[in-house]
Amino acid sequence: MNKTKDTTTESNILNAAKHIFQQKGMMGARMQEIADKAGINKALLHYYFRSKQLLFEAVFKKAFSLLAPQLNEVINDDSSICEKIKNFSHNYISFVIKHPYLPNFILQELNRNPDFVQDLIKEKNFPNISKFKKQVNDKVADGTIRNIKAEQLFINIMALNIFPFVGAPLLKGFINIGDKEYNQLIEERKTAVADFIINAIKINK
Amino acid sequence: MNKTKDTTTESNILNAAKHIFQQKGMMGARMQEIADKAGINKALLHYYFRSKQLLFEAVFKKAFSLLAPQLNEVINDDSSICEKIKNFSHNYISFVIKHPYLPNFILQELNRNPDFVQDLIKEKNFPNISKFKKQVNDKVADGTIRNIKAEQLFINIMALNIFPFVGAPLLKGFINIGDKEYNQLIEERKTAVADFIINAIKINK
DNA sequence: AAATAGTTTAACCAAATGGTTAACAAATGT
DNA sequence: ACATTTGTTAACCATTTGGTTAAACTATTT
Repeated sequence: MNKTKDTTTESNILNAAKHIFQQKGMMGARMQEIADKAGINKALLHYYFRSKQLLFEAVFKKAFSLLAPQLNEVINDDSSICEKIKNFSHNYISFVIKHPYLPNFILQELNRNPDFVQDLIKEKNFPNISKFKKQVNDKVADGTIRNIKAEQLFINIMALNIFPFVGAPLLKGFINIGDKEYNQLIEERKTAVADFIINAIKINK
Repeated sequence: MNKTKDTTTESNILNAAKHIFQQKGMMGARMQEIADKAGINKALLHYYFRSKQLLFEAVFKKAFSLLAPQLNEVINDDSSICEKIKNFSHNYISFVIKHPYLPNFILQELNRNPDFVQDLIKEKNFPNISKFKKQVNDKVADGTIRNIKAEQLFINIMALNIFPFVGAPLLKGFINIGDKEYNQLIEERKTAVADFIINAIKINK
């Protein structure tokens, strides 16, 4: 169990950069601020990662690679659709509670530069939903679940799991509650989301 | 029918600024670029709106005021919960198809500066969900709909309607489709979202 | 037509920013 | 011990950026 937390300069930089980039985005981040947070000279950033762009890409890909395999794993195992929905929702929400900036960071930067998705697709472990799609189509055909396009169901699953994090400030305002109460709502969603989805697709016998 | 499209300098600036800010965010936007897009000198931006911050706030509040009343209206009218969900989903998705950058812009900037929500709440027409909340609680109590917290249902409605826009680049990658097919999916969601939600909450008789 | 107020511009400025250089220190190999 | 590579820093540089100024141009008023 290697818990040495990596105190090398390079991982110091990556950690500092992760914080700053996730909080302020690529455009809002300042190299000096990252250097300060890492406790090093600004020139050293360029020594390890030639440019801001390259440092950003390193941070972004690392962040993305934390989320993507998780989705891939659940969506491509051999369990039933209901199990997949339950597992994914629980795992994902638990994970993102510990990394609350992650979804917003990724969505923001992909919106800023949508072409970057093409790069990501090439990486191994990029999620592929074809198995899930077939599974849904089969279950719709044999009448186990309601008639729904696999793509729409997939979008719904992602929306219900991810949006509460990226929309947090807005939702807190609308619902008129503070951080503590909102976190409680999120906690409940670990199971509530799957229940909601399953109710939506299952056929009433 | 006043369709004069407002060709005053001030609204020229606001329009140009809207495009640039929505595409690049507050930090990514450059005053020079906004001036160029508006076809004027950069100094004129400061003549009309003292600073970048103030210009940004003007754009942001205008953008927000396009979305908020819409939500408020539907959520606070006298129709049934199902009607509200149908109306809101259809109206919202139709509207955002015409302004696809809007949701991402607002979410991104609220995440960058969450305290700004407090400002927005003070504005009149800021959405208030208390009526919706009572309505849901009543229907749960009398057994018309499944047991669900009004807040969770509200989050789900928002998530299913908004996320497909802010998550578009990512979802296109996951589903592995192009813009055209994705827009088709969004189009279907004008009705599919409400169906999904209603199935999720209605009791099977 | 002269004065006044409002609008627009070119030129400028100070600060911030990403990036570079050259010197210095610490490890590493021989 | 010495040389060479690797890691680190202070000082510097060119460019960009938000913002200012003073002059010019254009209504509007008197």
